[in-house]
Amino acid sequence: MSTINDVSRLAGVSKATVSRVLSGSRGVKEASRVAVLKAVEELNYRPNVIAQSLLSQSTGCIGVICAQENINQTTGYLFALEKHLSQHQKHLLLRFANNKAEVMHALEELTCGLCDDVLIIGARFPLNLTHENVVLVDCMDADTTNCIQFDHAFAAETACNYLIKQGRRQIALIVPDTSGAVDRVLLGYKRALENNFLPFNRNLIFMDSTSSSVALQVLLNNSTTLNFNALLVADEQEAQRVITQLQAFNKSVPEDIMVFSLAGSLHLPGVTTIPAIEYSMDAMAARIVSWLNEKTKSVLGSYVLRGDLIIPDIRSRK
Amino acid sequence: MSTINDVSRLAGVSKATVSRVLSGSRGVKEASRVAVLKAVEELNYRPNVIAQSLLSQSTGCIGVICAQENINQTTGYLFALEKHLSQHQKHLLLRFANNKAEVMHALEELTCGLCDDVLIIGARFPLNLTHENVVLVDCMDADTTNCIQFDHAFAAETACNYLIKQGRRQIALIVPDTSGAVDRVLLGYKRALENNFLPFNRNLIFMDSTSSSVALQVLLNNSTTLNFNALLVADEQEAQRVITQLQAFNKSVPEDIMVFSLAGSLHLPGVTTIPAIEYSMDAMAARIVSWLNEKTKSVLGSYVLRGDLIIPDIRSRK
DNA sequence: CTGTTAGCGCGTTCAC
DNA sequence: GTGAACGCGCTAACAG
Repeated sequence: MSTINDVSRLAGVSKATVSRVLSGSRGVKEASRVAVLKAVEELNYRPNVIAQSLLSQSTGCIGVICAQENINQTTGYLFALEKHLSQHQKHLLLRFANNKAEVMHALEELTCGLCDDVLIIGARFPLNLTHENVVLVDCMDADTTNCIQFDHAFAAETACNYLIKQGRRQIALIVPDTSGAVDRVLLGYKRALENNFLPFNRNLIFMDSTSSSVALQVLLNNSTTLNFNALLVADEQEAQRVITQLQAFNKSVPEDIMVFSLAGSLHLPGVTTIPAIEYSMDAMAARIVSWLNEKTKSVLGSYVLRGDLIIPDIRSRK
Repeated sequence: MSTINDVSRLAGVSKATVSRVLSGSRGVKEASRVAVLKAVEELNYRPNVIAQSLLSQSTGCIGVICAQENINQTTGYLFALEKHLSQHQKHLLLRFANNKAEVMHALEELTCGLCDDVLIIGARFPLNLTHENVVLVDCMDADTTNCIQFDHAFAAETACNYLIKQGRRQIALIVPDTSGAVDRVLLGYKRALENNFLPFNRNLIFMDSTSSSVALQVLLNNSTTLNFNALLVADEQEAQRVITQLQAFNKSVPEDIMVFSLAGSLHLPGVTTIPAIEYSMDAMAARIVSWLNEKTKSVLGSYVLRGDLIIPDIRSRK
């Protein structure tokens, strides 16, 4: 790789002039400007970004630590983030981590000058870090600044309102405690019931960290008395799991029981599409990148992103 | 962030001594060694990797350009690659690209000193690049050096042998031309037929770039004369698509027609599991990273990775 | 054992 | 208009 010295030598000018031509480019005699550009072309010279980084004290690299369990959702995040980051001449440095220790380790390795900022995505464990230049996305620590959360209360309320409008008044709720948003979900759930003048039945709610299949089993065992006809679950993976379990119990979906996912639904061929709340990864990525570009990062605060109600198109089931 | 100067000042030694203590650490008086370490601790100093990179002319960053269409498969690659790269103190710089222009653009941005090497994954379009330090993984350009390919002939042959052993002697093949490996697939297909003394029926083969659903339609329309009872498709996404189409035609899978995917199968709840050839992402990633670590990269050559036959466990369908 | 010096490649003064 | 000089943070070579 040729350096600025090679170019300046070939063009017969100084390094400073070369630099001027390539950035700014004003206040340079046309003759030497042309000479520089010709030399650049000939040597296929491109400035070394590392040397530039050393000077500017910023690399344009954004670390992204994925602590997401749901690997499907991860891809959505990455796709949207990469798109927006590269549009702003930034680079995405990818890391996976499954627990706090791994997150901290990754953070250590990324914040030695390599990354300007770091995003932590989908951590379902507490990591009370005071680190600067770290943005938490869909993580447990909601009280922290610099974080983006999903509006789980709104999601649950919207979901219930939809289900109720569909004539489903007995809505079961299975949301494991690990999601870190059970209280918000329950809030939205209750709010929807209140607004529709429906009674709250404690027996329809499962928010322990016990397995969802056990919870569903309990529900099904008491199905004659409970008589539930809708089921709210945390995400699309959970949804597919319970659908399989329901069908094994001769319950048809959505006729007998309408399953609703509070975070995205699978759009794969051969997979039952269900109503769901979906979050715009694009909007989220745009928001994050605009944050990153603002210099006054101390005023980031927190941001709550609302999802959209997505209803499966009947016609698409040929 | 504190620099080496701060440490040297606080420890009362020179920068060089600080550097010696942190790397190598031999030939340093114990007293000053302790002083340096204490200062490092106090200032929470960590060497700036960018400055180190400028000197060593290597950043430890590996660019990964995903040109994969199948987004599901991409996650598998990334997961395995990140694991092996981080184990070798390397960083994964992620990029997505959908066509040659985008790949070249990403390549430009990554090879300005930022990345030591670049991986291009799953490009289904020709990109005859002579670039150094670029490794092609599952790409079209098979003749190039520095590339890893999947053994498609072996996959097809293994698939057919399995199907024949299952009593399926009329094996249809739908592999779009875009996969860039149709000739290899056909080779394996024919080889298996020959070895099992079965006739080759041209009418069962669809390798045009026309849509697979059209191809399947043709097959189904002639199903009385063709009487095929197995179907080989390119990947799991194709597989799910054709399964849906087959079921719409009242063909049951796998009873009437056994569908086989030549590249991975979905292991999602609620999704029909099918027999498939699967490639060990872990083995591939390990191979790539070991290549990257070898200094004599000029002898990389090409490598062909064989997949494993994965048969759905009957017991898993509760 | 340790401090000084040079230089990685670049951008930015500051004189000329 | 332009070139010499300095410094970004660090390490390697050379003196002492």
